Amino acid sequence: MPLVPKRMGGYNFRSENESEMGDQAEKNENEKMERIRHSASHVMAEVIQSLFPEAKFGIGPVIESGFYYDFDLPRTLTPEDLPLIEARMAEIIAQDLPFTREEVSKEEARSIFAHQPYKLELIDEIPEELMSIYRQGSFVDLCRGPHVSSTGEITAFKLLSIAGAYWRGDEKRPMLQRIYGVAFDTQEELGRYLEGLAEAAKRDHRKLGQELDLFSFHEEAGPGLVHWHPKGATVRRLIEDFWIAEHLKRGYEIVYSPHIAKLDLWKMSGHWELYREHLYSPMDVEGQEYLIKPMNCPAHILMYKTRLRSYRELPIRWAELGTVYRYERSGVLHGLTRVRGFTQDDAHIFCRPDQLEDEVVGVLEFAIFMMHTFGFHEHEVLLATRPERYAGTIDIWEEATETLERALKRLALPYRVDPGEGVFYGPKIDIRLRDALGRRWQGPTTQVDFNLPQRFDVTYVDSDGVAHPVVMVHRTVLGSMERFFGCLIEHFGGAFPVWLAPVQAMVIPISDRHLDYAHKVAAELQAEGLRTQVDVRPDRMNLKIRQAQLQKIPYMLIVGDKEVASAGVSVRLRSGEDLGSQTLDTFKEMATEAIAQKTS
RNA sequence: GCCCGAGUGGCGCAACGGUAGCGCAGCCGACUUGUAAUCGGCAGGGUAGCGGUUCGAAUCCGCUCUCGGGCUCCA
Repeated sequence: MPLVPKRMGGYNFRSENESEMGDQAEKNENEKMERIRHSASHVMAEVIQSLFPEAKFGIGPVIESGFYYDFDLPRTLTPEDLPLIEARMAEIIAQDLPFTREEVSKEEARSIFAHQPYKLELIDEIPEELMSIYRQGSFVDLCRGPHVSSTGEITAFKLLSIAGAYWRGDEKRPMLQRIYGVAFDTQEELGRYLEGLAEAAKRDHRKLGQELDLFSFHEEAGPGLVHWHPKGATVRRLIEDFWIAEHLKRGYEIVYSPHIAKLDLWKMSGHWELYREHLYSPMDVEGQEYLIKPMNCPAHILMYKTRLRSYRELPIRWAELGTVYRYERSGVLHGLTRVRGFTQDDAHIFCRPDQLEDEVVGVLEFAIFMMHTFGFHEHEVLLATRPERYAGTIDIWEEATETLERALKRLALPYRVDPGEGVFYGPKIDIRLRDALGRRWQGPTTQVDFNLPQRFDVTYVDSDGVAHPVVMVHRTVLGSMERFFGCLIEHFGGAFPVWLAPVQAMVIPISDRHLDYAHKVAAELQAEGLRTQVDVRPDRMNLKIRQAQLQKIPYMLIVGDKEVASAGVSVRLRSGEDLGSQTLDTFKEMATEAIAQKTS
């Protein structure tokens, strides 16, 4: 279940006035920005045309915060080209050239773009006979518009990066060179956006993972395989303990399943056929082919089928922190958010059709509870409906989709329909989070499955004594431990709330003669379950504070002569706030309260 | 997988055809300090790997691996 930040340029840092704007004002503002961005893209294309008269043009649309344009060029661009292109764009903007719109027939368009194969392809796909073109300066482009009235209205822009991109996103077609840029109404907004990028870079979980000693990857072990260091593992264990406890509260049972299974099982499930590109090659075990598991569901189904199941025992909710391995193409791996081995916080619910709605409601409530607990307070909900390729009948799809909608309505959850975005085996509800920087991540998902129950003949005996197909729901409330951890690191910028902090308190003795007392304090706190360490190095207090601060340890407990005398600690928070000396009991109370409340 | 860029001591960087340097961390020593870096010393790599060009290669070329930004895909 995806939990990936939107692409570059997709970072959507909230502008200060965003929440105060009315809907209409916001809409106008968005339209204006789109015009500016789209126009900037045309100006960039004009520069490219002047630099490379033989350039072939792809498309140059608006994206979140900016724009891009795809070009087929005689040579590859380098990052050094960007400032030059920017400078030329600035010249065109300074000339304040008007954008003019014309309507032309298909035939005229074909002759205007006679040497532009990509444009010709687009023209051929436009159903209408008339289409619009826009000109500015020496540049003309096939374009629906709208644009700003003249180039001078493009006030603040910056080119960010160059990337390869297949024509129409199809890897069988030529790869074009794409330039990404951002544009805003004012320099201030552009500045704020760039600051946002810098802030995001500081919070990058890959960087923090190294600085905070949380996890690593190894060339020797292979890409996309996470090694959890003690501190990262501590956070993970705390999340998992909490996860298990909350599942038990909600009537789930915890199961475990093996990491490999015979190839035949994966043929039976359909994964071998439909999911092949993500599977690792079979391994030979005494002449039998085995596969390392990409999913947990078949195992849960086998366990379900060990005996007849009565309608009375449904719903059955089986949860597993199941580690799976999926082949991902080397180019798509990304830190913790896209890996080749990961642990899903998986669960499968087997229920009767009449129970589906309640189960979905339960899952959604659970998912939202988890998100809130981990500090994510904004989310959007998407209902993904039947795709082109699907299992089952249209009737079951409609019924299930309606059930999902009823569940959403019962919870009064605002949602959007995402047409055709369901999985082939059933409709689903995805929840997207917004993190501390306003970036959207894909979070929990709930999927109805018509395929597996049928393939494995998963049934229950109803009150009529007859076997009926069970309804199966796959769901996660976090996604995967790896991806969720990555998201969490970025959300908190590494400063985990106290209950999750790998080290909760660092005792800092001012001089060596305070060491004994420091150890006594630490022992007492450890006895209370607080993860406490003593910085015993013969270094200055200031250095120890600095390092504890950089490690984002919630509490720094400075102990010197005063504290020894008063049996207390001087508490400094990672915010920089100095709470001064207090008794150890007072501190313990404060810390246990923060842990219980799961606050920072 | 594809396009572009990059791999230099544990980490962050410099040297960019002419004996690989700096800071942090580490080790040793001195200092024993009141809320974000005490001082001094020592040690540590032959430049991701393999092959080539050259009198000479971190520097140029080729292949491989890994990482970054994208395309595509996804938990």
